[in-house]
Amino acid sequence: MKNVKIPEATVSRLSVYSRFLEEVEKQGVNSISSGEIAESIGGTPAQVRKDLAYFGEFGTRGVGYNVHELNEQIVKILGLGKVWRVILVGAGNLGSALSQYQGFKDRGFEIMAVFDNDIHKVGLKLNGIPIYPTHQLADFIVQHNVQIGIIAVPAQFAQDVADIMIEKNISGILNFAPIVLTVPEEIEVRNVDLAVNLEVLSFNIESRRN
Amino acid sequence: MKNVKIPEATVSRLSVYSRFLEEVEKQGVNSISSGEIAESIGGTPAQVRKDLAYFGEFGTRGVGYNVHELNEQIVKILGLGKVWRVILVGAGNLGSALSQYQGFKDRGFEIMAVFDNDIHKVGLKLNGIPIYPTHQLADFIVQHNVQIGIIAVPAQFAQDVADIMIEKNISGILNFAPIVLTVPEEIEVRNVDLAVNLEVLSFNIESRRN
DNA sequence: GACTGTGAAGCCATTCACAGCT
DNA sequence: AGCTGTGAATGGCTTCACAGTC
Repeated sequence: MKNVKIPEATVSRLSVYSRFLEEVEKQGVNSISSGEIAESIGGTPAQVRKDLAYFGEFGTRGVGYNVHELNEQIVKILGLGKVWRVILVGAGNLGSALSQYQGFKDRGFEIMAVFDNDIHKVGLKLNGIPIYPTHQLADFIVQHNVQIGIIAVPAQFAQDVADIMIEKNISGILNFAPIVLTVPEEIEVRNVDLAVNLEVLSFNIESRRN
Repeated sequence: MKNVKIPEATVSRLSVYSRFLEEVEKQGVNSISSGEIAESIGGTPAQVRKDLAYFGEFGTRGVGYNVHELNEQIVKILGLGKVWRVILVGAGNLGSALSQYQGFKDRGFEIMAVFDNDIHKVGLKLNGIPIYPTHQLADFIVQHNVQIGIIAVPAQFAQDVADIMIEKNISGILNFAPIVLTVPEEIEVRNVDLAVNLEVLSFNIESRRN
């Protein structure tokens, strides 16, 4: 692995490549070219090759890439060769949707517990995952050595939840609350902002009508 | 409005600025500087000014920006000064979460109907929004002049749903299915890929341990 | 003095074009 | 001949630095 900074866009695309490779592997395809990958995921062959070249030489000149081996490499690059210990805070509709999202489990993200303050939900299970009261969040993170926390609570509570995760030294946070979290540099945060996405869509549609 | 291409990152940030401005306006703040905005949303003052400068001169030198007026301008830029007619396909957990997401309604995105093939759901309401069978999707788009479609169905059905929307000339699609949709150029698409987000987080956490 | 607006510089990501391998 | 790997060129976004205005 070379020691240069990897563009974030490259990392996102690797994730897409990997999912695509798993699909074609199921279909029995053994070998694939950068052009074929590019066509399927909506990119250019040069970009596919550049993305992969950041991490090594995985292909064979004149031939292409071995589907299985390439995916294995990407999975390793993305840090997916193991189970990530994840917790989810917020058992509302969004939390419920996330808890049963097969795409997480398939890729090694195990949601171990859900936390919520609603006394009617505590003690129940959400898609087989136990729901605990939020005041047990801090202890749970420590005891189970949780690495990733997903925040799916209303905006006004999101920073409080994040603060608990920060205090207990979680490695990363996936935040669905429409708010900018204040988090120390050593903790990785990614925001999924649903409203922003619709608003960008709105802008793009409007600006089409030149 | 100047006739240069606007960076997508700028548009995303405008959406964030707008939400922030609404919040501080509620708190009775009248005037704000680029530095204050930057600090709250995690950016730099120069970037805030540059973003706004693409669209005009909204501030007063030596003073700053009027909170209310600036937000009004941003709302107009983003195309939010009206109601967008939206439909949602997929009444599972994710669809359910999206249908009750207050952030959409607050910003002028009205989900008029939900579509699903599950015969047990059809006829019911999801957070007050009626659920129709998917075979009525095409007609509904035409009759109600729907502008935006949200796809929240499993990956294997997503392209079929998109094809109906495309055929009926929808303006934009917000896609939650983890698949790259094939869509003609004139239709705006934005993808929200939950698995990709977690995988980028995974990569970033791993690459911290230099 | 404070803060905006903006050309210029710097930085980062994508695309090009071709050498190198099979 | 076909396709990868990669330095060089291009294009785009962000940061800098300062003139302009209140």
